[in-house]
Amino acid sequence: MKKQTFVHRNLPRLLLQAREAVMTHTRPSLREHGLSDQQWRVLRVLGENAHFSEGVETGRVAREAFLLGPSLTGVLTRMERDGLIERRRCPQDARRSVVRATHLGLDKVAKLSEAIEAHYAFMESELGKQKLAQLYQLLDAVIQLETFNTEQISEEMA
Amino acid sequence: MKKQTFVHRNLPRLLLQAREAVMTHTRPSLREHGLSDQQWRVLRVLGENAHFSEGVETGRVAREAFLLGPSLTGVLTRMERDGLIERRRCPQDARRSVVRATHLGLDKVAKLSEAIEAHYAFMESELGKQKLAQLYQLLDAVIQLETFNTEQISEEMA
DNA sequence: GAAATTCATTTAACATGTTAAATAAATCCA
DNA sequence: TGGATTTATTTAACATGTTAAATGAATTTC
Repeated sequence: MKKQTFVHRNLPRLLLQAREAVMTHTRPSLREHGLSDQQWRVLRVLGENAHFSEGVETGRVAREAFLLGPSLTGVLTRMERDGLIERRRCPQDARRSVVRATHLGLDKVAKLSEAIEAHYAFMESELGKQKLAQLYQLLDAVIQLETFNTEQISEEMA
Repeated sequence: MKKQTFVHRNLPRLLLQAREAVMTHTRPSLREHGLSDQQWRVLRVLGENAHFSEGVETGRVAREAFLLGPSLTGVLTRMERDGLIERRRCPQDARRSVVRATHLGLDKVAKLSEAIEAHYAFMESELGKQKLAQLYQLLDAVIQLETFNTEQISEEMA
């Protein structure tokens, strides 16, 4: 029986590193358009939910852009200042507020989506379509595993 | 020919999500010991390099803990305030500074390492050793791919 | 139907991320 | 040797992350 402490690879660090590596490619394009990582995430969500002509609820934006409420507040304030989005109170429920991308914002989504697509094409060609799919699958499994377990813990505490 | 825009999975977001999912498990243990994510990363690096009895150069800490210089400055200041580490100027090269974990710091490393190990064991049992190894491999591939390509770009600009 | 409760978002306080500029020490080099 | 250059870290300014508390608006409950 071999004693094997620290045979594993520090998964959180590896995930962080991988994310940074990928972003290293797309970030310059974002910056050319004057966008932070988070602003791009918000714009992308707004682009994906453009069928909500009234605007998207900020709660939904937070969830899909993977931002916490308080962070989102600041991000949206600056995006409004920069003319990327517009905010309104939700008429049906005045607690909520809804967001819409301006022409400027939607224009940036369109242009940047191309660059992002090109990057995915690059990754597919270099890494292979299967490996990329495999990676997605494994990441999903990790997320499911941990998330599911956490919910159980929450229920235990309730 | 099917038009397939956005067939991919938003890799950066997925990596971020996976990282959060994993940290959701370990974070409570860190907080019990009054540590932030970053402070734990620093302590872990100091633990791994404990053979440098003089202390570890902050440059090395930054690299291995995946922190930028300016962030590290603040983190170390607060860790020193909290009695987790000690800092000294490097005698050989007064530009550098070296860091060492205190007894308190090393104690936390030892205790938390156990919890982390247990979590890896959990992941291995749930996900399978092979899948975990496969994930490491794929993440390495992504990192290599992107990092290598970036370096080439830098060389082109030089 | 008004007080209590719940829900969505914001404010506040502090830690960290990020870029550029400043500092300060070592090295280069004429 | 001494000024120019390089290297390591810090400071500064602003954006974001994180938790708890506050605000303000629906909903529930009696």
